[in-house]
Amino acid sequence: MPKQKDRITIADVAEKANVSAMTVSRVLNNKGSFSEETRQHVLHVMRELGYRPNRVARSLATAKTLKIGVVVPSISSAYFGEVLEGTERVLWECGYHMLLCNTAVDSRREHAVMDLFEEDRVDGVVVLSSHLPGDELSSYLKKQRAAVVINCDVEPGIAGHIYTDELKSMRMAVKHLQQAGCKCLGYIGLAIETYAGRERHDMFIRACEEVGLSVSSDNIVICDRRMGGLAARRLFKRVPETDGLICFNDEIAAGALRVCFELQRRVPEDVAIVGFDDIFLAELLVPALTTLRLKTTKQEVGAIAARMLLERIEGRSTRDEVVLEHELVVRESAP
Amino acid sequence: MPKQKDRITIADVAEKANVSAMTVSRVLNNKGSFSEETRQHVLHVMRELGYRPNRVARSLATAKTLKIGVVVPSISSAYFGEVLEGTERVLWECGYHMLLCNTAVDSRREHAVMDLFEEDRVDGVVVLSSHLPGDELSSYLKKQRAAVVINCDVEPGIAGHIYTDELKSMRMAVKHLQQAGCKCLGYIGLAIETYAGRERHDMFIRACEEVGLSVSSDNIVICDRRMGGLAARRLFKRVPETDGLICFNDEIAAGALRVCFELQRRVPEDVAIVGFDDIFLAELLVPALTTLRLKTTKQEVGAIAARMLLERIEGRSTRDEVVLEHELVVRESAP
DNA sequence: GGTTATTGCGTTACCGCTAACATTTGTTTT
DNA sequence: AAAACAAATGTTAGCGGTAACGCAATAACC
Repeated sequence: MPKQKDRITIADVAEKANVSAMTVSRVLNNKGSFSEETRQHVLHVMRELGYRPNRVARSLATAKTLKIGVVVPSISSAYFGEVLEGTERVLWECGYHMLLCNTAVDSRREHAVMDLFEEDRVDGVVVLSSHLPGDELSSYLKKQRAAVVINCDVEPGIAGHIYTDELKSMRMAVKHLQQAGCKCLGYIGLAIETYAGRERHDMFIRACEEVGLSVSSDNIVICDRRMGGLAARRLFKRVPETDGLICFNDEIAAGALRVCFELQRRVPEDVAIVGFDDIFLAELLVPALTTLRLKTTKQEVGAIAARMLLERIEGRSTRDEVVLEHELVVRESAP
Repeated sequence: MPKQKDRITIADVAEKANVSAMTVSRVLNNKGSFSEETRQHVLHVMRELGYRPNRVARSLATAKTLKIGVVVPSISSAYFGEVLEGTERVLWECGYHMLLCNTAVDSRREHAVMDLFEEDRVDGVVVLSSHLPGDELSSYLKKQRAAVVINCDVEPGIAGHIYTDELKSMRMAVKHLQQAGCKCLGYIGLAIETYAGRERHDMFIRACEEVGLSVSSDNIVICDRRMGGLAARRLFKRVPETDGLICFNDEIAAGALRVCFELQRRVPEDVAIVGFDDIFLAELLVPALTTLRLKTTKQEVGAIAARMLLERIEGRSTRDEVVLEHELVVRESAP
């Protein structure tokens, strides 16, 4: 076990500068009072010795870590990746660091993460699309100084809450397909353990019923995040007359698009396809993908979450929830 | 400023259990000796009080944080996202947490991150595709207990080093296109401040020369990561006879593919296109993208980096470098 | 000119935990 | 039965900072 490189401490600086450690601390944090002369001198000695304050020690003394725990089901998803960038940027700008945990869609791991964030004494947590039931997640969040969730089920009043109005979004998609002449819709979804997973599933059914399109469980396939193509195949086999397809996200839609090409079902003539998220590649596909895009950019969603969290940490929280809206981006796959 | 929730400390547990704090610590860490009876009792009291050890304090006492700093140019890139998942998984399994910083391709920010990781006293760092010059990056890495870099320029002996043999990869791409009958190749690259950016750029020229294809700066366009389409347009305008295209990565290639569709240049008949990385969506494009894929999966690359780092932290480092190889995945865009 | 602020520092104690050593008790050795 | 040892626990002293308070020296006030 290698010994830690001998680090310069505040005491070393203090000694060399002929002042007390406290004075060095004051200069360092620009807090309290000291003469300009002392300041210059201390700063000079600090540079000379290459001093770097120890944030671990500082955290212990101040009971603040300036660290935020972030939980995400999968970093490599195009959607989460962008949201995370927004979150990280704001946290960084405000002096916070991001402790990131990927749960890999494993709720055991999500449990463990939440426990560990407690031990890490993070100043707050951001949870994206949790797979935990609302009550379990809530009991973890309660233990945190501050929390914000994006598209999660939580009890009210515990955390800042950012979520989408899935009924509204799904209505747009369904109506659009119906107006395009589709008679038989299908839905390819992800696991329904998440808020969006369940909502989109349920709202698809509801929106279809509202406009008089009959759907049964035959019209719905649930798949893993990269198995959109396979799911589409299954759906077409089961319900060959499917002429409109709504996919939980654009990755799945891309898989479906490809399968249509392979099965020689023309898009949009034979099958119209709508995705969710408008990931970067959506408009590059051929045919370009019609999709539901958040009016707020994905990066901005992450940024909003971060700002909400920081407000809560500092006790000047204003909003308790933000409802996001989708807009339909009509492209070639469902004109 | 909200006071921290009053937390149970080891002293609270000790008092209630009628033992010393040290005994609690021993049970907690399963270290040193204590009777089974004591163990049960202490564990029971811990659960009763809902005790969570304070890792900040522990880190200060042990000079180990069990945190790893990870620096990446952009989280939302399909490539980095996957690598990060692999890294995070291994770190997690070994009890480490990941402090993630997105530099957003900004080298000032990269400087700042490296400084902050020092203050955070992370146990090691992983750097992906740094934009810093080799000597600057090296001087940061020297200050760390352990470091691993993926596709970065660094002085030898400072960090574990994972990189790709870009000449070999580029030769495969160029030869493949030549054999497919291409006479005039183009290259669309990213900023050349990174190892891969520079290498792919230089090796494209070199590989073309080797096989007797003439290239000049006219055949090369540098663009931002999401501007592949625009770059392709520029290239076709400048060199209309371009019939083969190599793109720095698959996102750029997707943009080029789309532009070919819009310009009614058939792929692969008029223009053959090769990308890099084999991102998930590559095979879903129409035409499916021919691309250079690492023989090691992206997740595994991240995992290897993590393992290398942990070995170095524990002083049992075996390998100092790992050279990755690409293989050509021939699909429809360049058969 | 004496009293009260203000400025510029230093001292002390503590954040919560663990390393290292000390102590007690029981067990084995010879 | 004394010596040697191991097992189980306690004590002390930090880790590297900062909060809170204390105390001179100077400035401000009436």
